[in-house]
Amino acid sequence: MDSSTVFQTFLRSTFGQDPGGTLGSQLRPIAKLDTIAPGDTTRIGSDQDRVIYMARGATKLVASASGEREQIVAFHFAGDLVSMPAQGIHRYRAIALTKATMLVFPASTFFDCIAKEADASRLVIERLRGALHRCRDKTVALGQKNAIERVSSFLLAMAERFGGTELNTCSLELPMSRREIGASLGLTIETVSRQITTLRNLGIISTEGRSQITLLDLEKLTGLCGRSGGSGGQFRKKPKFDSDQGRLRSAGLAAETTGGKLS
Amino acid sequence: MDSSTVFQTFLRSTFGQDPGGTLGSQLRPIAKLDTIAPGDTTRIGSDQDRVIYMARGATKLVASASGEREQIVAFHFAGDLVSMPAQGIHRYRAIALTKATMLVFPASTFFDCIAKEADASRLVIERLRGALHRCRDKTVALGQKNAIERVSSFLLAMAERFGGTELNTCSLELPMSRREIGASLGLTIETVSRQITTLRNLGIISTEGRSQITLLDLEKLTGLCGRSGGSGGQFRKKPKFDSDQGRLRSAGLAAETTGGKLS
DNA sequence: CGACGTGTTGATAGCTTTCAATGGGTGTGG
DNA sequence: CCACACCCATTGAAAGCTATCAACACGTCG
Repeated sequence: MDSSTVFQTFLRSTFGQDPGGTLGSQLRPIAKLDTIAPGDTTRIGSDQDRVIYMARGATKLVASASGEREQIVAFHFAGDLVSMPAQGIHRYRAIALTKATMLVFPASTFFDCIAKEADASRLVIERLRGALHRCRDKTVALGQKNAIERVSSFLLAMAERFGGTELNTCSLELPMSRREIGASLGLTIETVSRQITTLRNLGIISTEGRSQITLLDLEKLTGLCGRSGGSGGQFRKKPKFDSDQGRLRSAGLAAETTGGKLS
Repeated sequence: MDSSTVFQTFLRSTFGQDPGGTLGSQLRPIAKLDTIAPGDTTRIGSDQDRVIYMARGATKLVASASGEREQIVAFHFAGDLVSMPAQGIHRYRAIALTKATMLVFPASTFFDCIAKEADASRLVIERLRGALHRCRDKTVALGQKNAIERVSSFLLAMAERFGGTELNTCSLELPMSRREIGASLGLTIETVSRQITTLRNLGIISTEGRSQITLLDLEKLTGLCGRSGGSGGQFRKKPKFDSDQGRLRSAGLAAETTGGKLS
C-alpha cells in the first residue's frame, strides 16, 4: 500500500485533519510504513519507545515473561493507536495475526508534535485514557474471574468489536487461535477449549470450523461474565461448580480484551 | 489543609508552574479539595469522569466485580494523578488507606484545559503512558505469575517506591493490610500470608509486627520475580514446587503494583 | 478482661494445569 | 485431485497450586 495514502488515512481517522496542516507536515517525515506477515513483528525503531498506527489487519501486543511464558496484553485492529515501550520490566512486541500494515512513529517526537496542538492533544489523551481503562478492566478479569467468565467476557468483547449482531445472536470470525485466546486470558489452550465446549453444551454458542463462533444467547452469555452490580445470576457468594463438566461459578464482568483504541 | 496551598503544590509538582498562569487560573475554579479518613472514598463529582491529584496520604484504586469480589488496580501516593471513569464495566473507587488529602477535577474540563498548553499536555501524556505501561505489567503478573512470584514482585515494587535501601537490604513499612495485598495480586489473604512465611523461611525477608518488612536479599527476591530475558533462576520449563512448603517455581517478573504516576 | 479485626497455620477441596492421545483442518506436493 | 505432513483443537486422566474452611495467636480498643 502507498505510504502517502496510509498516512492520509491516519491523519483523517485519528485527528480529522487533512494533510498540509502543521501536524501533518511534522509527523509525515517521522512516519515509517511497514507491512508484515502473520507471526512477524515490526523491527522499525524497536530500540526506542514507539507509537504504532494500525492501518490494516490485526495484531497482538505480547509481553514476554520469564521462561516461555507470554501474555497477550491487547489485540489491535485497523484504526488503533498503540503505545509501545522499548524497555521496561518486560519486552513488548506487536505481532501480526493477519497480514498487517502499520505506521511506526518514534514516541517522543510523536508526542512532542501532538502536544503542540490542542485538538490533537485532546484526542490522544482520550485514547490513552481509554486504553488505560480497558487495561484496568483486563486486570480485574485476570485477578478475579475464573475460566468460564474470562472466556465469556472475551467472546462478548470480540462481538462488540466486530460481530454482526442480529436478533440476540451474533456470529464472529475470530482472527486468533485458541493459543492466543489463552495467552490473552491467562489460561492454557486446553482450558479455553473446555470452556468453549461447555458453552456449546449449554446452547449459548455454536461453533463451525476452528474460528467461526456464533453467539446464540447474548443474555445468558452476559450473565456468565459477572458485571459488577449485576445480580451475578442466582448466586451470591462462594458459588462453585456443580458436576463433571460443571455449570458455572458466579459471574465476574466483561470486556477485558479488545484494546479498542490506544493501548 | 488549605485549599490554595494544596493547589499550589499540585501546580508546581505536576507542571512546574506557579499560580497566576493561564493554566492555574483555569484549573483553580474546578479543583475541589477533599480530605478523607481511612476506608472512606471521595464522593465529589462521582457521577462523572474525574481526575484526582493525591496531595497527601495513600489510596487504593478498587474495582468491584460481581459478588463480593474486589480487585485493587493500583495504589496511589502523594504526587500521583489518577484517572477515574464514572461508568464502565466495573465501578471504580479511590479508597483511602491512610488519612488522605486530594484535589478532585472533572475529567473533561481538566483535560480540555491541559490540551491547550503544550508543556502540560506533554506531561500529562507521559503520565498516562506510564500508567498504561504499569497497568500492562500488572496484567502480565496476574496472567502469568504464581503466588510467590506475585508477592515477591509486590515487595520489590513497594521497595522501589518507598523503601530505605542500604547495602542490599531494605526495610518497608507497608501501608496496606494482607487483605489489600491479596486484592491487588488476585490472591487470598491466606495465600499472601503463606508466601510471606515462605520468604521468611528462605531467609529472604524478615518481618516485625504486621506491616514492617525487611528485605534481606534483594538479589534472591528479584530472582523470584522472573523478569523477562532473565535466566529465570536455574529453571527453564515446567518448573514446579518441590515439597510441603515448597521452594519456588520459576520466576516471572516484577513491579506490577505501585501505580507510580497517572493511573 | 473480653470483643474484634488482623494475621498465621493446617487440612481439605476445587479449578486449572500438565501430560497424553486422538481427531480435524489446512496447505503443500506429487 | 488426493496424499501426507503439520498444526490446531478437542478430550481424558492425573497432578498441582490456590481457595476455602477452620482454628488459633496477636494486638488493639472499649
